[in-house]
Amino acid sequence: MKEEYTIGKIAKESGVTVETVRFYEQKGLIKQPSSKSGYRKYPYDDIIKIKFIKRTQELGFTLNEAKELLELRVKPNAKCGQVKIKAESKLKEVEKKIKDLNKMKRSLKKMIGVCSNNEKSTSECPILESFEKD
Amino acid sequence: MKEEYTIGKIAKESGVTVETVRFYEQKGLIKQPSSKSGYRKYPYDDIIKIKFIKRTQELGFTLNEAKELLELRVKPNAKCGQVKIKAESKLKEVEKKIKDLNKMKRSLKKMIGVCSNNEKSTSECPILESFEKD
DNA sequence: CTTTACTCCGTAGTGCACTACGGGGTTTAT
DNA sequence: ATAAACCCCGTAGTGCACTACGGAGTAAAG
Repeated sequence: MKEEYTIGKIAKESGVTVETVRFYEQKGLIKQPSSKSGYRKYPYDDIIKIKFIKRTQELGFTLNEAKELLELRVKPNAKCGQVKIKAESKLKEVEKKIKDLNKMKRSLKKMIGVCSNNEKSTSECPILESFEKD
Repeated sequence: MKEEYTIGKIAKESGVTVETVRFYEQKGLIKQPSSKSGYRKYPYDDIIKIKFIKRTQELGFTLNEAKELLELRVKPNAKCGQVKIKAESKLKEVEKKIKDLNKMKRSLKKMIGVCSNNEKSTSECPILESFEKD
């Protein structure tokens, strides 16, 4: 866990390609690192950031939303109220996703149960019930 | 809840555009409806399907994954074991997503708490802790 | 009965998030 | 010291999931 990573190292450590790192830099998701030598030098923290970005994407957030989430921690103290509002709205989104996923989970479990008894055709399997009536 | 919908009706009812419906048909997410008159006639069930697709997308699944989920219910009885395996693997994915979202939820709540006390700079807010060490 | 709205089909264009490529310079390993 | 590996930058291309457009036919409303 040293403090200087080249772009290749950071990419490898965080499980993306070099191009992806440069792409995130362009998009402002990670700030451009010092590059006195002409070569980018990344702090360890950026590995965590990139992994965080990948994770949030798997959860159905866009890159812009990932950016917003990351920005929640770097805004100056003065704007704490703003940050709180944003965090609260993201929290709501997250809670909705959890709720929906739990519904899907229940449906999948039901399907697995039905299939285990295999007394019924799978065409009666209840995946479509996941989100019904709400 | 009648049983015959034109493409315009079905689109409106399910909150997408006409083009999206045709696109889903092309991709095999909904099967092409009867169209004796030359015009597509959709059953009510397709509204549920399209809404289901939109929901799964918000949860970070692709259209192909949505398709797989939908297919879980239409495979013939004989392949029930296959369906079960697929359902179980989707269940694992869903459970992982829920776990991750719960982590993010905890982080967001922590941030909101910190901001409420506003005794600390937001730069110490713990969003990046969401997925650390695992 | 005409005008407005809807349908058909196919092709092209958009936005997002990469991914590949090419031509050059630098660093590291042998 | 020379080859392999790595970095620079910019531009172009890819795959996914739509979205727009255009021209022609059909249905519904006034």
